[in-house]
Amino acid sequence: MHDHVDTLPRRERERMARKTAMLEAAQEVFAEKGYTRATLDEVAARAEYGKGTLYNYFPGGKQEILLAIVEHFHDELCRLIERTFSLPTDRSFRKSLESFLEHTFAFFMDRSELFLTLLREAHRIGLSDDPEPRAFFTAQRERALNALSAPLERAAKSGEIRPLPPRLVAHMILVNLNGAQLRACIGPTELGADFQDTPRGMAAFVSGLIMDGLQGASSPVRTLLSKPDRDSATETSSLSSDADQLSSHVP
Amino acid sequence: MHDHVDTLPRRERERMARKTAMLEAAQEVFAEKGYTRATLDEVAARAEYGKGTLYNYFPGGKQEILLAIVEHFHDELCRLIERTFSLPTDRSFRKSLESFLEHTFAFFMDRSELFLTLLREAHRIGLSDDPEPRAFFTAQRERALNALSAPLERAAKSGEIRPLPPRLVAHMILVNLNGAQLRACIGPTELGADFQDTPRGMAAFVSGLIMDGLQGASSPVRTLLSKPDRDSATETSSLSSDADQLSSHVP
DNA sequence: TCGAAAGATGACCCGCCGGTCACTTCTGAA
DNA sequence: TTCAGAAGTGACCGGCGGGTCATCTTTCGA
Repeated sequence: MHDHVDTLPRRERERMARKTAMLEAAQEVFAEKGYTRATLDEVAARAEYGKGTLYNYFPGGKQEILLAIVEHFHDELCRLIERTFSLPTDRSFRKSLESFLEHTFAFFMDRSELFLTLLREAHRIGLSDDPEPRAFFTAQRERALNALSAPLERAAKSGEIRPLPPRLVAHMILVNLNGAQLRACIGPTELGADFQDTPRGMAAFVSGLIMDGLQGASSPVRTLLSKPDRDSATETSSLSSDADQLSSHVP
Repeated sequence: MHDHVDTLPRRERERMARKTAMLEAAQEVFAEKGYTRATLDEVAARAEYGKGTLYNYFPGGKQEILLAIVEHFHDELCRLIERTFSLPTDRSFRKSLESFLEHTFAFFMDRSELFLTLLREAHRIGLSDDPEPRAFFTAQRERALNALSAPLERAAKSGEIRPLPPRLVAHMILVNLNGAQLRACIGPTELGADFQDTPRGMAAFVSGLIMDGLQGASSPVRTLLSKPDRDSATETSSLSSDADQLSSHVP
């Protein structure tokens, strides 16, 4: 699915580059206008191509463009999961989870407009009757679910968490993640300054909730900015290198 | 907002009855076709009125009809919250929560098609730029949030749960609720027979997750169908009386 | 009995944008 | 230099369903 680019017949490479440019343009427009209100004319204009040209690259039209972006986002999500959890397994599951949440928050938050658009469309299309695009969304969800299930099973086996159905738990974790992101995007109005408007704070809160629940027998509420936490800090810098993921491979 | 019907000038009563009939027709059509694919012609036909007549009762057109349905659903949700949590407070918060989840699951599950439609539109409109309908959705969320916050604060005060920001916690609870419902509507394919396809099982799982987290220090995984649980059973029958809420007041 | 207001109706209008395709321009191998 | 086919283009089309309104019907008080 994501062959790394170099060492391809030049024609192909240029083709990829153009697709990438179009996708970036589309991301911008979708982020600004949302999916339905974004017009292909504007996407084409922003990418500096004619509308017709889009159809050379995305015969499926507007929807195919959307799906390509969605797939790309899930690529990132899966990479994030794998990187965070597959590292030297000496780190506790709890720590890994918190680190994962933090990076994911950070990643999505500075693309929050696009995130909201994709979330909208994930519901619109992912729950529609049209079987093909719906299947696509299901498959993407599936990927993320699988990626998360693996470390969950390991953690269950090692006794770090209770032995619950891993895919189900994975689903609930993603749900909590989305819920918190959503809240960060639209919620802040309601409630004064809550501590979790920083990725760090959010990750602490959500991972605490997921691991300990409301009753929270084991660990006390984590005071924000407890020890600088070398572990997660290292992690941050090593991951944040691939900021502009879409174009990163185009010199 | 919801004056109880009787004792109104007859004209008004008839007007209400017609509105109700139209809303019921709309619910059916929306559930079958989804919002966008449902046409006002069909709604009108099903309600046995002409399309123009709809506009006498809902000048805001299609969207106003949708919003009315959404408001109605939130009425139900809030009633459910209040009933479940405001009862003799001797019941533990945990028990109340579980009972609430169970009833809510049951309520939404046998309207699952409509539920999915509303969820879709809640995202489409609730996250759109159009300020008015968006504000409406926010206000509805707000109502539910407030209703849930009250018992949360009480529980925190009594030490049953950790003292976390109640509105934030309320938000996360609703998110978990929705996530589980969503899973029940679309998820069952992925995973064989999971225990939580019954409201009881779902409620047990989700409330366990919310209260104890993954680590689950205090209470063990609840085995399904542990003691018949007179408490929650009673609750069920007392609540399930108002099944067809929309038309219940029309003789 | 009558007529004015309230209620009901459905044919018609209309704006919009995704998708098409006939045509032009570009590229590079022979 | 030539030319075949790849790439690019944007004017135009189509259809769809939400919303309107001129007209008809019903209701009801006087």
